[in-house]
Amino acid sequence: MSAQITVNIAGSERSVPEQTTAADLFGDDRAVLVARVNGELRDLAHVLADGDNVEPVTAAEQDGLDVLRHSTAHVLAQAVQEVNPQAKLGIGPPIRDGFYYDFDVETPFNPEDLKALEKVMQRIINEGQTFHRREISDADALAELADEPYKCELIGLKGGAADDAAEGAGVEVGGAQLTIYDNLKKDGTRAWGDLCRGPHVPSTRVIGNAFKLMRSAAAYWRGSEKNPSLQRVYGTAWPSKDALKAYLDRLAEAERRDHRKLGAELDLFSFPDELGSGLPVFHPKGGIIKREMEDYVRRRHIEEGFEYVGTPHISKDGLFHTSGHLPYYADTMFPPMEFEGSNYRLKAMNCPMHNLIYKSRGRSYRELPLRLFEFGHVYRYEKSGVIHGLTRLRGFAQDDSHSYVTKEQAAAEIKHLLGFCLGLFRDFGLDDFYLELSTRDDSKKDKFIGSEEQWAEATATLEQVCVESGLELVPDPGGAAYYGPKVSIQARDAIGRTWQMSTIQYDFNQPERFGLEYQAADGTRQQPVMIHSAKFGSIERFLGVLVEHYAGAFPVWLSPVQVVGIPVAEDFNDYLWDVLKQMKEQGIRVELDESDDRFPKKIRNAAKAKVPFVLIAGAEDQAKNAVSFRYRDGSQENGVPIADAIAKVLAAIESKAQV
RNA sequence: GCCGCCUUAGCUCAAUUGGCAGAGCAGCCGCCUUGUAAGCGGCAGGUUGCCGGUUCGAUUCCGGCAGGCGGCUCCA
Repeated sequence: MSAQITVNIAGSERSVPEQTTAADLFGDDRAVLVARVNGELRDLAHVLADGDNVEPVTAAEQDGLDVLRHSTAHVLAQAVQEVNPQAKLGIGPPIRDGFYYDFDVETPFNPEDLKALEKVMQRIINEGQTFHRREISDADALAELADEPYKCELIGLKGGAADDAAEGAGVEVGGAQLTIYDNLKKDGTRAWGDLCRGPHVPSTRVIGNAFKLMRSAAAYWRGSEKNPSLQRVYGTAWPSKDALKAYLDRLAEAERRDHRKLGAELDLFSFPDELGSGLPVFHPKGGIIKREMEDYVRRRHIEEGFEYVGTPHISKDGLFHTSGHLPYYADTMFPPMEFEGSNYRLKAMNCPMHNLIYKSRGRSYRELPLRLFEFGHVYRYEKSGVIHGLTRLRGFAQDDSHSYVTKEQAAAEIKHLLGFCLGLFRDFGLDDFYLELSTRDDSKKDKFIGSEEQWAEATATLEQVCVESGLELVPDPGGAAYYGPKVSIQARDAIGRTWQMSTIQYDFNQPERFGLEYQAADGTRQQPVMIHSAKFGSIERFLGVLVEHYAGAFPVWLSPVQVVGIPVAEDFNDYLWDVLKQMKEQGIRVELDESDDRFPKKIRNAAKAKVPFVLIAGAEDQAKNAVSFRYRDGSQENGVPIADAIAKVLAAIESKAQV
């Protein structure tokens, strides 16, 4: 008697009784967490309608994984309120690799609290509580959630504003219809509930034991420092215990590569307290890497038509008023030093000074593109909490260039710069990129200077070049500098993390503010456009990225020590030194381990220092006028004739090879 | 800048309820040493980040500052 409806299941039509739910179709497969009905994610309990297109969704795809993590966040919130009924709920969305949930609690969570909460969560999960969707009117929701001030605030914002409210707020209050998800125990009683758009997994049981609370930290409510600070608990959840373990292993690998740790172990650089936060010193070994990078990058710039210039570290502040930086970036410049009736500022950017070089005499169209380049040391007053190793400093060197071009030349110059940057990264062993195009935010016009037309033209020029590059392009609305749009190159490292490297910016503002001009072929005076570009962004930062990318085991050309000689016994010191001396004469960086340590200890020391070539000599080698190599992976190459050994090392340096 | 946690020898870490601060590695000295990640012995190393408070007594408890870590906000 029951009427039938037709639904389309994962591409094939099927007739099913009315009131059939997605769970009826897929419920037997426990891997199915939710359903996608006509393109929208729905609970498995969702009742299907005639003509619906239904697909099963598992944690194998991102949508399913997000739902799993979102549901785990709910279990966390339930556990928190079970332990502390006074805790007020913020939001709890899935994020990359996990989830978080924000709480307003009297006392912040400590690591023991997290352990205890994990236990409560595991109990809830093992109980197999089920998630039930309940539609509710705004008024009823406000009454039911009277004790949850943050949820009430979200209800007030529901609709278009909610997504702007905070990352993830849309997860709580999505569309027009509010819903509450109740967690029901086996006996049908309500254990807990939360305002939530859903969908959720059918039962807490599917979370299993593949979750972990990672850390707690403060976060501003709705992402604004004007709002109260909530306590955020970060967690992670995966489809299986093995996947969780793989994730934790990845984190451990990232920690192992941490440039701050390796920088100290390999004696590359340090951050002396006496200097102040965010101000590094490079030790001799780090200095070698830094200089190799600089030498190479300087040479490449010159080959690409740039001219190397030099400018001072401080200037009277009028310059930065002319450039427009001071009104916009005074907060991130160090305070002025007053003397001789002027205020001097440490420079936070090099472009104004390059503009002065441009202006130092009349310029002809024949000189354009005019490309000025330097390693410009800039100082920025970064807030104390954001300083981070070599990646966020208060003083650093930019490999900064400014190309002065005619408007017509702009596109070609940007293309030239983009190709140049990508080539440089490849030379340093990074070859996986995408682009990000940062544009003006039209709703915040006071953050930007220049006319609509200028912005439109600049943005179109950049975008055209990006698209032509064929690289993946990610939009970043509102991310532009005040003076113009920019494209940045993001590089993926050896373990898949991305780092922002180069920026290329189209600037029509500063030429105007500085009154830059050139004389055109027809005798008229015209205004050039300037293209800012930093290839590595900052030398220090790029060095930090390389340390992590290579886990401290640099390619030979960048290695501080390229060959370390280890004699099998003291008697072979002279023989080995004779070989090393020949290498040294060819510019190879060599060391001889003449210490009193025994042979195996010397091997160990060289391995810990991650030296690419360990050169060994004993009686067998000497008898054959040869040497032996030991590589970083422990492999060996014995009895190599001396001339071959030298050629081998030279070839590895020349080809920028990793060994 | 905001929130939380942390700071003991050059490094990694100990120190029972507040009662004389200890180990490994590194360093220095000596002995030993012919084949691929730690040979043996000895010596030295500290105003427990800094300043103040409580106490008979503070590495330990409290406050301030500095630096670090994790987030938030920010990132020309």
